[in-house]
Parts: sequence; C-alpha cells; structure tokens
Amino acid sequence: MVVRLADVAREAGVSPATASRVLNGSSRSPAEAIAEKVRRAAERLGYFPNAQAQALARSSAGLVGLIVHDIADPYFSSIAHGVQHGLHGSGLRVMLSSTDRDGETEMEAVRAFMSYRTEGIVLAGSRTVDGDEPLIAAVETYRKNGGKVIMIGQPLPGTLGLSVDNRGSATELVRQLVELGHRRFVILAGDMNLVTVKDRHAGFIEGLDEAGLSALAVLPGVFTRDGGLEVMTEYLDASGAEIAQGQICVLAANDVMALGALTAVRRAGLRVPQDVALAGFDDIATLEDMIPSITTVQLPLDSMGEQAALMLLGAEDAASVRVIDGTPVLRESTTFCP
Amino acid sequence: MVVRLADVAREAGVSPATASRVLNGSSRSPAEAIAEKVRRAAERLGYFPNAQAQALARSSAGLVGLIVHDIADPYFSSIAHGVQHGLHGSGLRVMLSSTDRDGETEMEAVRAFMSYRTEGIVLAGSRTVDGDEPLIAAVETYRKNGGKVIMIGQPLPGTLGLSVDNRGSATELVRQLVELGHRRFVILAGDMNLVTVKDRHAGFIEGLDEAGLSALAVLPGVFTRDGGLEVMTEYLDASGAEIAQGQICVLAANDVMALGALTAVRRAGLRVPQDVALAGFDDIATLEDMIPSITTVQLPLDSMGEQAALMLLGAEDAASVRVIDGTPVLRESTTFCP
DNA sequence: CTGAAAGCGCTTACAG
DNA sequence: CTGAAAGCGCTTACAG
Repeated sequence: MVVRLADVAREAGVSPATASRVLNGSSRSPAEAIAEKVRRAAERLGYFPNAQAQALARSSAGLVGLIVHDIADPYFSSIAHGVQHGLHGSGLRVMLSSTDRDGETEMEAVRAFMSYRTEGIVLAGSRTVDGDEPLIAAVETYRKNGGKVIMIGQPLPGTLGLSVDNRGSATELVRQLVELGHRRFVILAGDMNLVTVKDRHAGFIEGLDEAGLSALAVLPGVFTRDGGLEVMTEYLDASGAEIAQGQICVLAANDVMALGALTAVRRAGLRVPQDVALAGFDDIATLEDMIPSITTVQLPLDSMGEQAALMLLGAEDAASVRVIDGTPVLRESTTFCP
Repeated sequence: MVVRLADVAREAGVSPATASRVLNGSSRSPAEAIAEKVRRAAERLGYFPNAQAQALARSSAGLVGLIVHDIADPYFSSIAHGVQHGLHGSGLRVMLSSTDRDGETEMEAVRAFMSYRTEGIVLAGSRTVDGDEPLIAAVETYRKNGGKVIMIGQPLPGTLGLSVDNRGSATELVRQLVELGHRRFVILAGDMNLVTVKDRHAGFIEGLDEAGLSALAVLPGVFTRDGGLEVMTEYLDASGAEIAQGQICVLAANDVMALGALTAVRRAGLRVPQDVALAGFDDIATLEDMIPSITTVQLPLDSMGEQAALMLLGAEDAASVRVIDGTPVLRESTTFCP
C-alpha cells in the first residue's frame, strides 16, 4: 500500500542503499545523474520515509518530549510556544503531554518518552514539596539511558534547566509595594505542596519581615483561576471587618489566581485597588488588557521555553542551570489609596 | 547500553517471543509462572520497550499529530487541552506542531506526521481563502496512506471534523445586539484571507442587512491581540467625529482582537461600553475576569478538542462532520447607552 | 503453551 | 561511486 524505499530504488533502477543515500542527507552523495533519477522516482511514487524505521536504524528518533501541568494555562502555553520556537529548524519534533497535574499521568509521559527514545525532555511545572520521588526516579532512569532532561522551575541537582528565582522576586515585589505605602497584606498562596508556591510564599514573608510586618492572613488553595476565585470569595465573606478598616493588598501566588481573586472582589461589590489592591505573578499575556492593569512579577515565559529548547539542542551535557529572575511590574491594581 | 527485550528474555531464561507476549498485551498469554519470571527480569533490568521497534513491527506508531496556528493563543491551547483529555487512556501520544500561521511550517508538520506514521492528525485553525492547495494536497496524500484527518473549523469535503457555524452565530449575535438597541456598528475583521474571518464577517453583514443597517466601517487587520490593538487605535485616531456622534458597537472577529481593541479604546480615553461597545468571538477563558465583562460568541473549545480526539479514536471512517454552533453571550461590554 | 524464524523499513560499515 | 548484507529491536504467523 504505502511506498517504501525499496520501491523507489527499484523504480529508479538503483539499490536501496543508493536511494537511501540520496534521499536522506548522507555525507557521501551519489553522482548527480543517479541522484536525480532517485529523486524523480521518489516524487513520482509519493515516497515518505518511515520515521520509525529510520529511528530504529539510526537509533535516534528525532523527538523531544514536553511535559506541562496544563497546556490551557497561559503560563504553560507560552512556554510551549517558546519551546516550539526554539526547536524550529532543528528537525526535532515535540511530543506533548499535558498532565492536569496528575502524578500518574506525568509518570506515564516520562515512560512513554523513554520508550519513544526522545532525545530529551523539557519538564515544566513546579515540583511538589513531597511525593516527587517516583517522578525523580523515572527522570533519573531516563538520564542514565542517555536522555537529556531540562527542567523549568526547580531543576533537580545535577540536571540542566532554568531555575526561577521565585523567592527573591517575591521579596522584591513586596519591598516595592511596601515602599508604595502598603502595610496590610493578605497572601493568596495556592497549593502549599508546590515548591513554586512555597518559594513565592517564603519570599513574600521575607519581604514582610524586612519591613517588620506580618500578613493579615495566609490563604492556601488551588493553584488555578477557580482556586483564586473561591478562596478570595471565602475570605471576603469572612473578613468584612478587616476590609472595612481600609485598603488591603492581596499577594497572589500566580496571575491566574489573581484574576480569579479580581472577580471575587468585584462580585463582593468592592473596588480594585481602592478597597483591595491585587498583585499576581508570572505576567501572562492576557494581563496587559485587564482594567485595571494588574501588578505582577514578570517572567520571560516564551523566552524560557526557547532557552530550554536551546539547552536541549546544545552540547552542554554538564549540568548547567540558568537562573531566571522575575521583574516586579507595578501597575494600577496596587495603587496605594490611603 | 540500553536494555533490550532479548536481554530480558535471556535473564528470564525464555525466548524473546515469550518475553514479548508477557510484556506487551498479547491475546495468548504464557503461563503465570513464566510470566512472573519475565516481569521480574524486566523490572530488575529496567527494561523499556523501544516504541520505534514496536511501531515498525506492528506497523502502527501509537501517535497522533496536532497542528495549531499558535499554541500560546488561548483558543488553540484550550483545544489542545481538550485533545489531550480526549486521548487520555487511549495509549496514543500526541505530537504537537504550533506553526505560527506559517504555511511552510504547516506543510512540514503534515509531512513529518506522515513520516512518523501517526494514526491521525487533528488540524485546528482556519483555512485560508486561497493558497491552501499545497496543504490540502498533503492532507489528501496523508488520507490516502491510511491516516485519519480531523479538521476543526472548516473540514474539507469528505473529511471528518467539526464545522463551526461561524456565519450563523455571527448573524445571531448581531440580531441580539440590534435588539438591544445598537445601530452603529464597526467590524474589526482581522485577516480577510482566513475563511473563519470571512465567514464571521459575512454573518455580521447578514445580521446588519436583516435590520436594514450597514457597517460604519470594516477594518481588516491581523487576527491577533496586537492586530486588534493596532487597527482599533488607527480607527479611533481617524474617526473622532464618528465617535462624538454617539456610542458605536465594535464587532471583533475574535476575542483576542477584542481584547486588543479594548485596550486601544481605553488608551484613547474612551469608555467601554458608554462610548464604544465591544463584542468578541470564541469565549476564551480569560474573558470571564475582564472588567467590564466582554460580550462574545461562546464556542465549546475544550469540548471541541475532545470531540476531535474521540472522532480520531472512533471507528467512523465515513466522512462525518459535526456542526458546532456558537452561542452569543451578552455581557457588560455591549450594554446599550442611548 | 513456547520457540525459531521471518519480517517491519530503513541505515551503514564493509567490499568492490 | 555503488551494492550486498547485516543489523536496529521488536512482533507474529507458523510449527511443534
């Protein structure tokens, strides 16, 4: 049914070896006349090389794996875009796994990427404070079998990757907010089992400490838009007195939570920033069209994806970790209203 | 280096055939005692099947291809999420290609997916009014070689897919806006070379016709957030007189353009909806947290991705096209202010 | 139930 | 420069 290299070779009157050499960039290329015959035959027959057979013969599949928590989350989709961009022209194809933050699915993805003999894996998304052992073990096995692992967020010791300075950036954000005049902070923390959340939280606390302040409340919850909405709604319901005393400033662990919180504040009939100031984290693309504009810590998401791709392509097999600093960007949502 | 099935077989003292049968679900399973020996050996050695070799032997790769215009665009990332969800548990892996709307990149993706012998391709994103021939030819070739093609948007005749009723939904949106009292419409069209844009535009016009109206202006541009920002900014600069005469209603060809336009309006010092009412199309996730909330035509993006995946998994090889209707959702951004 | 052998479609030393 | 042959790591009729 489907045409094979052997068919092309026969049609062109050459051996499969020769056909292979002209069709797939070999250093030793046959005479131009022959080559042309082969190309024509391939064209005429509609030949497409079987990548699986090539992978097996070359023992290299031309594939890289990309694991993200949730491809619909703008944080991850921006990174994914950057990865694609960085890989463009390399001849490598990406296999995607969006795990919905399910550990078992994540493991399956690593196993599959191992089976498909991907050249490397880009693993985006926070590690958890505990319970990552199985994943880490799988990743270790993968590396021992010759695969490259690029982690975005918290690279494992000895791995390549991008280490986001969540803690330092969070501290810096708080410093700037304090300088603006804010004193009454509420931390919308998200899932404290995520290392990213833990680090950002620690950074917030450190910033508060420096100013001799402590948080009015620390609200754990789910690390999503709906999580932000829900937790903020509950807080507002329970803390009318607190709010009545004057403007508070909510520090959300990421932008999507901040957006959920924004809606919660609004539904409660309160104003941002006059009643509730609000800051997020990540600077996802949609933030720029929000009214009011939302304060956040900017992370170069697209570029991070691209850097990860380039590390994968690069020759550096030594463990090398690049630190990514976040940049606080103060916008309307945290205007201080005494 | 890496352990093969033959190694496991030797370690377990059985033949490769037997090892294959116990490790990879065959109908005829060996005796439990033997099976257990094999499993143990595999475990001990850290065996991972070589998916490439399996694909070659089975002539089935367990892969599906997903082509989107821009994975960072929430429209496509939602669809991608749905596809992943729909495929979960099927054992199929997805290869992703985000093409940045480049025809050549799109072609490369189809060719690659052909080479990798993917079982099917989900192709999301609008076809263009002209110049799609090469892509269509490639897709045809793919189908002739036994691949399934699921198109989201405008399925090719004879293909499986989801046909979005862009035109009808657009007309319905205009009807409802007219009923609200709007009469002065501006169409923010986007790239008129995209079939989706053309259809939505035709639907808008039809709705206006029905009411005996015609658009104040039809503004072509780029089908992105920045496109919306730019085109709207230019229009506002040039049309102060128009605006001064009373509220206009901007119909954007999609949500990201509407968001860009929103920011343009705001930068011009005008109010939404009092000066400029605004409607988008798609109902991307971030819309729900906008202030004011944005009127749009809701499309079940995640579900569309999932349905596409299920069509791919399904047995239907007959061409079957499901029509997806959009639902106008009127929100604050189009409140009529006489 | 188990194994020997052929085959999946390529690539690539090795000869010529 | 070109080809015959072995090999990549599995699966699966076909025998036994």
